[in-house]
This record gives sequence, structure tokens and C-alpha cells, in this order.
Amino acid sequence: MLEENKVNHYLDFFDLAPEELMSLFSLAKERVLKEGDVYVKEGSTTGKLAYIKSGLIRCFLLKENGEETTVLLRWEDQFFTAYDTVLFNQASRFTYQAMEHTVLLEADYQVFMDFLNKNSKFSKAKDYFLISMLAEMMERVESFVLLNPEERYLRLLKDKPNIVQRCPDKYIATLLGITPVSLSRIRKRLANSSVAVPQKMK
Amino acid sequence: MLEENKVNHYLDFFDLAPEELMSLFSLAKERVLKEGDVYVKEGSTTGKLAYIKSGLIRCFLLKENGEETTVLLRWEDQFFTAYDTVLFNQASRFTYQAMEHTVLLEADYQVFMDFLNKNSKFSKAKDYFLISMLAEMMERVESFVLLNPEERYLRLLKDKPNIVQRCPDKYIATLLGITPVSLSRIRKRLANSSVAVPQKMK
DNA sequence: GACATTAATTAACCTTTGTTAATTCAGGCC
DNA sequence: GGCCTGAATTAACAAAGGTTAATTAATGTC
Repeated sequence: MLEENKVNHYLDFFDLAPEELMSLFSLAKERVLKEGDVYVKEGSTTGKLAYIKSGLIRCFLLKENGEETTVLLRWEDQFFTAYDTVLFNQASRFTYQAMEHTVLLEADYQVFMDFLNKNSKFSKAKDYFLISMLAEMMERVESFVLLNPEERYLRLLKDKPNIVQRCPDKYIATLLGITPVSLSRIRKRLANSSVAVPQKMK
Repeated sequence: MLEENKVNHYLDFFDLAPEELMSLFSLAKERVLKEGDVYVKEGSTTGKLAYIKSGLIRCFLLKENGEETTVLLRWEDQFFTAYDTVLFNQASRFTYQAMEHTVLLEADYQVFMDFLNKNSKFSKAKDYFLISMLAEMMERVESFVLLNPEERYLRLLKDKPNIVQRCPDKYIATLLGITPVSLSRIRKRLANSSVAVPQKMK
């Protein structure tokens, strides 16, 4: 279900025996999305926990004026949930959409967590999902209070250089808290400067 | 150790028996800080989980140029940790300082979590700390991608109207991702407009 | 290939923010 | 009270971002 090197990583990371890890994976089923497919729609109440084997998922919010604001992007080897539903038990305000061909491992969040709670061997694995999301959100907040838009863009490129080939600029712009026009100007400034920056072209 | 109405709230919220809740509190000890006291210093590696009974804590980062950036504010009835230490096992990049007379309940994070892990009755309580922090960080991120600085300021006032009496503007400014000068201008714009806004004076 | 559609860039203009510095305000202290 | 210190405000200017619209580029479709 997962490549061997990743299996080994998780065995080590979660400090589990192979059969324990397998019992975890047995709770999950594979789900394939093609580019543009909506995984979770705004208003949905399905509480899934998903691991991205490959691909790219965009979480966005539809504003009253009809504009979409990208709230987060998730890519291969990351977990995500419709957190409105899973954490707060409410209908999702967000839509989760595949930006490219994407393969997920998905499990029902509650079933999965109940399973983890039954055995304290899993306590580390259980914390992992929440902590890794928390870590990323913290980093996000830090980037907003510490960096200006240009610096946030550079940091994103550093974190995920190929994101510009995989996701349209207009979605990246709102993720950074700016407009597409402004991102375009930032790109131009950087191109004219001496800063080396990942290029567009697919 | 805690007022009765809050005890009842937590009994209900965590779905625990009184003696179970008490066994939790027995792990914590009270700590009193006066205005200006540093609770956790940059570079510290003490992994504490703290609950704020009363008061206000500012978490800030010292930049190379000597300026302080407020990363988060925590107030009464909220939990916080030096998350660099607790989540990532590294020295804290941040300093946590009391902005006013503050009373904490503090416990060693690892001891506390190990205790919670021993009994699945506590699984809900255990998730609570992580989930409530995650929720707040998510909200923070949303406010940065969806709102402009003025709107973020208004939202903060809505969340915690008395924050302006309790915390100097310069700290609030960096929390919002702007400069004190800019916050001052925003305040002026709002004062001259018809928007009702909590006033300064102590 | 021609056409339609959408994304990205560019331009023009206005607003806001950052920066630096001067000024005013408020609180603490003798 | 008068003085000191730091916070907040104000001013002046430069830099950046938002908005709208026009133009160009890229992509998909027939």
C-alpha cells in the first residue's frame, strides 16, 4: 500500500511493530482523484483523515463576492482533514480539491482515532497528526508576522520549489495573503534581481 | 485550585469523574508571575504545559535587528506551551512573558501526557490541548489570508475587547503583522469613522 | 490550425503600509 | 510639582499592495 522506504520510516517514527502498522493501514482505503476533482465539498460533514500518497490538494474558501481564497495546500506525504468537521463537528466551510492526479489513503477519522485510543502503543502515532498540522499552522502564522509577501513567497519556493509548476499563481497568491496581480509583480521584481528562483514552465 | 464553575465545565467537557479531574490537577502546581516576569526564556528547554487562571502572556521572538515580534498572546482560561520544546524537542526560539499579574497552573508536559496516555478515559482531555491550539492557529492563518490589517484588528477587538487596555499597542501591532505606526493610523481611521471600537484608557 | 477560455502580465491610479524622525502624551519617580 | 522615560501619535516620503481594466500568453476544443 505504501512504498517500502516509507513503511520503514513510519515503523521507526511511530515506534511500532510491522503488524501494528499494518493494522493501522487496514483501516484506510485508497482513493484516486483526477485533476479538478473535489474531494470534500463546502457544507460536507464527512470526517475523513487522508494521507496523500501523491498529488496536490487545495483547501479553499468561497467568499461572498464569489472569489476563492486558498487557505492551505497539502501535497505528497502529508496528512489532512476537513478540520471544521473533524475538530469542531461542523459542516466544512472549505472545499478540498485536487490540483493534479492525486492518490489518497483515507480513513474515517473517528474510527481511526478510536482505534488508536484502544492501544497506548499508538499514542505517538495519534499525536503525530495533530502535532504535524499544528507545527505547520504555527509556521504559517510565524511567516505572516515575520515576513513580508515577497519573503513569504521565497519561503514557499524553498519549502516546495516545484509548487509553481503544479499550482496556478492565482491560488498561490491568496495562500500568501496577497492578490494575483501583486504576486506577478513580486515575480517580476525577483526575476530582475539577482535572486535565483524556481522558474515557471511545466 | 480552580473555581467551581470552571471545574464543572471541565468535568462536563472532558467527560470525567470529579476524582479523575482532581488527579489531573494534582499533577499541576500554581505559579504566580508579576507584570514583566519572563516565564520561559529564549533558549530554554523546559517542557511545561500551562493553563492561565488569570493574566496575560506574550510569546515573542527577538529578531536579529533587536526588534521584538509578538507571535501570540494567551490569556485567562487558555492553555499554552513553549511549543518548540514540547512539540519539536528543541530550545525555544521564543520568550514568554507576563504582561500583567498572572496566575498559572503548570505541569511538566511529558509527565502530564504520559499520565493521560495511561488511561483512555483521558483521551478526550489529551486531544483538547492540541486541538484547541490547532483551532486557534487555523483561525489565525485564516485571518491573514482573508482579512486586511484593519479587519484583523477589528476581529481581535471582537475576540478580546479589553486587550487594548491590557497590552501596549506596539505588541498588538506585530501580532497583527503590521508596525506600531500603521496600527496607530488604523486606530485613527476607525475613530474618525462611524465604527464603534473599544477605547484605550485604563 | 483557428477559436474560445482562462491565466498571467502589465499599466494606471489610488490606498495603505513601511521607515525615519519629530512631537505629544502618560506614567513612574525624585 | 517637575523630570525622565518609553509609548503613541503625527508628519513626510518612499515603497508596496489593491483595484480595475487592457493586453499578452497559455491551454484546451472543435
